[in-house]
Amino acid sequence: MAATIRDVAKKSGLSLGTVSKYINGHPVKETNRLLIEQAIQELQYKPNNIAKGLRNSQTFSVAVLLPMLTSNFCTSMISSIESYLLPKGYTVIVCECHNDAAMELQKARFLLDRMVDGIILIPYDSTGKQIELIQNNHTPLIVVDQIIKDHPSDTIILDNQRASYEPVKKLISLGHTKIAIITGGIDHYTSQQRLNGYEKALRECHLPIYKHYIQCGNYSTEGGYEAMMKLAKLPDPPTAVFISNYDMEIGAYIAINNLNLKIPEDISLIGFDNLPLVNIVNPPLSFSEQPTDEMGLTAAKLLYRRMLGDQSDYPKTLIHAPLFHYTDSICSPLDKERVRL
Amino acid sequence: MAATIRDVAKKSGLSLGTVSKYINGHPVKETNRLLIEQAIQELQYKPNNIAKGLRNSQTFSVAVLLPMLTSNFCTSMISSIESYLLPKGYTVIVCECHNDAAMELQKARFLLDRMVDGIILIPYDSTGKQIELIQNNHTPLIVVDQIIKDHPSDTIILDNQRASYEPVKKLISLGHTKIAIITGGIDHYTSQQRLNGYEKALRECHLPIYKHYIQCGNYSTEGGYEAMMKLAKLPDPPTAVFISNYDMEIGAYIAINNLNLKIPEDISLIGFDNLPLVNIVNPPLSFSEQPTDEMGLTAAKLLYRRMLGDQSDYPKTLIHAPLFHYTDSICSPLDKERVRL
DNA sequence: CTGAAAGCGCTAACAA
DNA sequence: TTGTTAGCGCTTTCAG
Repeated sequence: MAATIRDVAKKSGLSLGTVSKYINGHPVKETNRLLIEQAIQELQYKPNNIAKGLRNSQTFSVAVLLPMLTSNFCTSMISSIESYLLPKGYTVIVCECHNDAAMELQKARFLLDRMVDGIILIPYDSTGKQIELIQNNHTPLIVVDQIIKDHPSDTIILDNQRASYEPVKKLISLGHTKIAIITGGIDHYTSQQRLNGYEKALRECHLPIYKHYIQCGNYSTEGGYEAMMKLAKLPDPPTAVFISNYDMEIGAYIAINNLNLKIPEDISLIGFDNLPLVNIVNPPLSFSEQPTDEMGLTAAKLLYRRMLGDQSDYPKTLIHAPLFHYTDSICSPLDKERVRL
Repeated sequence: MAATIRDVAKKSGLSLGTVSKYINGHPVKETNRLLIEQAIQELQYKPNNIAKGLRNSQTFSVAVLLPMLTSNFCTSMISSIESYLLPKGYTVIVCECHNDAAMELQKARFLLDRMVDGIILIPYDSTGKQIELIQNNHTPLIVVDQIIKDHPSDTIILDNQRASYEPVKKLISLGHTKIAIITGGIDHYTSQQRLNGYEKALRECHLPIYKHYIQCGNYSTEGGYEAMMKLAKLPDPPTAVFISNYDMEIGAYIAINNLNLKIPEDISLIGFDNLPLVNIVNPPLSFSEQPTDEMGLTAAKLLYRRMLGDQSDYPKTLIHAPLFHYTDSICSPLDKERVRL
């Protein structure tokens, strides 16, 4: 079938070893180099990765272990990792744990048995059992999206706190005092951080933090809808809302429409992530942007370095800055009074 | 490091070959079986897939080659394929061609060089070059979502024509005569089929087919928004619209809201796919449902059979039936007149 | 710089 | 049934 290194050796009149050396970048006499290159050309020789892997115990594959493929963050992550690593000869395996800690651990084990060369983990379980398992196996690991307590590792995250702190500050600077937040699950790392940023901003400005202005939308569209409904029906509804992810933002937007509220006159809105909805609606929505592609790329690059054996600065934590886009979806709450007069 | 089959042989006092046979399901004397099982247990032996692969030239990996990870159809596909194939020991590789035919071909070549055991293809290029390449290499292949002309292969598709035909019939039966459709790209297989179904339904009922009632939204949220805007601003706007995918449906829904039109009084709406939006809005939206999970599972099962060497009924085409959900997002156009009187 | 040879972990053909 | 042995395609000593 396919030509082997042996065929190349035969055709070029050299030995197996010499050809192998050439292929692996070791110096070879100029004339021989040409001979080998010609043979490879003629035979259409392609090195067999399986055999190579058996010798070097590597598989030229990396895995992305993640909670759910339905999340935009996860797919965007995979996409940039694949773009970077495939040209380097790596295959990207996707492994979904379906928001189940036991399955996450089991799949981590599976991947280690399959001897993947590296793992990029978007953790579900925050106790860090998966991390221990992988680290005990000495497989290069990059953790993305969360910091897992007591489990140091190379980590890529967003500055989640700033991602909400800045927008809330912005709302306050416009004169808002009744600012609500729609958060993800209370036990979720990013959700917590984004809530922290919200509270920090209010506290800094000596504004009270009201329980009823903090609604959990579980990072889902349905949850965002329900949360917005509750906020709007409060006796003293907020004049501005920050929403901690895109899915909830869609839900909240639909809720606002159904209630016939106007953005920004009735309610100022700042959401999360730069996805289709925010730009097509009128007015376009303000949002904090998580540079997911860049984060994926950073993760892939760091993993690549680790797989090559470069352990410098381990464990390294890279914190990406959010970007902010402010549009006519926010305005001073006074505007409304003016309109009414 | 990890125990090898050799260690198991030593520990159980048997030969390499015997242990190998046991592992591969060949008969072994009962007492020896116990010996081997115990040794495996004690040594925590796990077969090395790389070595196995080198012998059998297989990699225990399958690839999903697809246009874009941002499509819900694609991720849902991957998800069900992974669920079925991972427990069987296969790893699922994802490979994105970014809507680029040349890249699709190049990545197909990469996957073949990496000797994946099978490929599930959601085609981008409809000329079928990728298919030829893969078939010439004798790698098991399942094509999903499209039928590529002159390139017979195992194929899993939705009955796309029926997915639009039935809803349009339904609208006609309610009394609508001004029915529009928002389609994907004109050269796209599923888009074309769904358009066919629309036209067939109208034709059967002797209703005219108007060019201006057929708007292309390119399967994107933005496109759906624009298309709906155009339809609404027509001198004689449609009383009902069928939308051929979910992303465009979100866009169209936002457009309808921005125009202050009411569903279903001003416009009856039937969309596509069972995703969050359709159920949270008020009224919930009617839609054709593509059973993506089931299609993914069917694809994975068929691929598995092919990889095991079962070639029965090749090439097999499996056509999945759409499901229909009708809600209060549609009503008779007469209702509107009544309201106005 | 080159060639010969050993061996990565496993399977399969063959002989016993 | 079981054990022996020859490789799958490649890398890497080690002599030359």
